[in-house]
Amino acid sequence: MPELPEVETTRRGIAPHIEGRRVTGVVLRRPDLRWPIPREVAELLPGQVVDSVDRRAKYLLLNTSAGTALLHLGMSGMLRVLPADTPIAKHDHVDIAFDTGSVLRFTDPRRFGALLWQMPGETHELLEGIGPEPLTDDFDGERMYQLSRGRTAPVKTFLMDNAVVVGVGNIYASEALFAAGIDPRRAAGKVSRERYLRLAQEVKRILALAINRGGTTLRDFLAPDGAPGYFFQELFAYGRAGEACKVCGTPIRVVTLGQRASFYCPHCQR
DNA sequence: CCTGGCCCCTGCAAGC
DNA sequence: TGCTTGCAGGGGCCAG
Repeated sequence: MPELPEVETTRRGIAPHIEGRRVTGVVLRRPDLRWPIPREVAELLPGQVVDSVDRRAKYLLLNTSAGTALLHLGMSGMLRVLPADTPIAKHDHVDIAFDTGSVLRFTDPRRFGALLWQMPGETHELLEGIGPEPLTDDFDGERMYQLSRGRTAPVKTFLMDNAVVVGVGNIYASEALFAAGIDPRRAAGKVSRERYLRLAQEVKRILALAINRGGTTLRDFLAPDGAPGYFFQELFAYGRAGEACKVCGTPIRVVTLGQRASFYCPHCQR
């Protein structure tokens, strides 16, 4: 489900309800999601005030003085702030209750999501060594160009590599390459500096625009307030196989790259 | 080091 | 209608 814009939309949705609020209890309805849920979540989080809700890559970080809860939504995860007495539904795996009478409820049918813990001053090993945030100046086309030299993997796979830049998933990789006019199958090492400069610009523009639209709802993504993401209407490539390119009318094609469906216009992208 | 493939899991839609 | 198959927004891990 969620790429960076959807995770950021989720962050903005939950933050006003839980920042500055005290956790009164944690309910784990199963001991694991993708990984076992560390004991610190149940032992240290209750009683803490959530000082801030941050995002790093596709992780949400609930910061407290005792440590940070890391939440990842995987493919199908969803977070909502609900009244504490809201009935439990299937796949409602975790509740974090607050002194406001609300609970932050984590729902995730496929359980590719995660709930982890990071002690104060530490960086979780999964966050070590990952690339820059795409919407900061640490990410630019020059970086992509330098890292890509000699690489034979498709440029789309390269763009989705978390060591290169974080947060760009399957939808926005296709969209950014469309906007930059680059064929997703092209070897990363054979894309020019000039084209990487353009690609980085488009990544930034598209992610910012998608956040502005509340993300992309393909089937089930809803923001914590229940709103769908409206960027779906602005997709040029993703999910449009066989449909006419919105720019030139050529049918959009789909090809599998890195075990992921990749959509492109054979006329606009070279 | 880099690359491609596999796997985790459930739900849904399409095809027979 | 019901069964089977394939696919889905992520990403860690492994062998080559």
